[in-house]
Amino acid sequence: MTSHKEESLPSVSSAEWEVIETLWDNGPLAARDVFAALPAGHGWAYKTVKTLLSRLVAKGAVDYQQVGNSYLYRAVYSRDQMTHKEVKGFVERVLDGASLPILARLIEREDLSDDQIADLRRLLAEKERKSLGKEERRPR
Amino acid sequence: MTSHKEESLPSVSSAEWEVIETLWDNGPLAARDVFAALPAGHGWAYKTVKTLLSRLVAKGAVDYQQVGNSYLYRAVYSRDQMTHKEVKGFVERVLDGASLPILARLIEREDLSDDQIADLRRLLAEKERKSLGKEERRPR
DNA sequence: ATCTATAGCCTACGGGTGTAGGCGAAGTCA
DNA sequence: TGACTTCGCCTACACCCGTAGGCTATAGAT
Repeated sequence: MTSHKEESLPSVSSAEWEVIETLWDNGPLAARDVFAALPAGHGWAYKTVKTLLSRLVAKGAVDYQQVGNSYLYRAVYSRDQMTHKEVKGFVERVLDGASLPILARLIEREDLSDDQIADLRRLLAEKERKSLGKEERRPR
Repeated sequence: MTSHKEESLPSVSSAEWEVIETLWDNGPLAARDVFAALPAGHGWAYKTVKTLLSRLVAKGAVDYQQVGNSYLYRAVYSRDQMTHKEVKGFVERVLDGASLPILARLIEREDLSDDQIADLRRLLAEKERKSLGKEERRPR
């Protein structure tokens, strides 16, 4: 239950997102270690990663703590917070508020354990109970 | 049931998306009518809309038919196709690490009609049927 | 005390995007 | 048959983004 009311989380580009993911996955890291931790294969130069880190800092998505002559970079917001912001924006921008398509796609495509499936079904059942009777129609 | 196998649909920016939406919603339109049909309040100049239409044409997302001295613009791909592509890209870009929390949050917080809820439950039920017995654990 | 590898800082450059303006051709009204 | 209006085409410009390189200070190695 992360609190509601996160309004202006910084918005990060997609390369930046890859970088900040390494921080979410590995905790605070020096630039060099971020570089090392990135999934090999994207082919970025170290300098590129540095630039991305700096931009993330400039945007307030990442901060750092000086350790010796270098920085330990750390994600300011949780993955959950940032992801939710992105999802919300996406749902509004592309899906016109209709979250059904993305939900359906996620359900179809994700590996979900039986437990997880059960949890989601429980959530849906509860929601249905609470909402019986409201109709919502979007054109075409 | 949109067919699978749409690979390289053009990718449109978010302003462009708003424009092409008016074409999906209203069928082929002249630039002027696109402008008029846009939800009032975004504050674009007519020229801006023209630019966006031209860019959409350049990208192959929109084409036109000349009628008199002006064009009737028309979306080349269906909303469904384009939306699908966007959802796919988004899910890959942002949600690859942590889709479960997002699923849960979306289900809890979004408005879903009863029909939609039923659809999702159906999807989950089917998935559960297919996956019974496999255990899949993803880290954190 | 020097030298060198590395850190962070600042700069770059080409393409995309938001947001238009200018211009010449063509249709419309008087 | 002019005077406007409107079209589409081309251009602009600042900012973001992907993708780095150069410069300078400093931490370690010798």
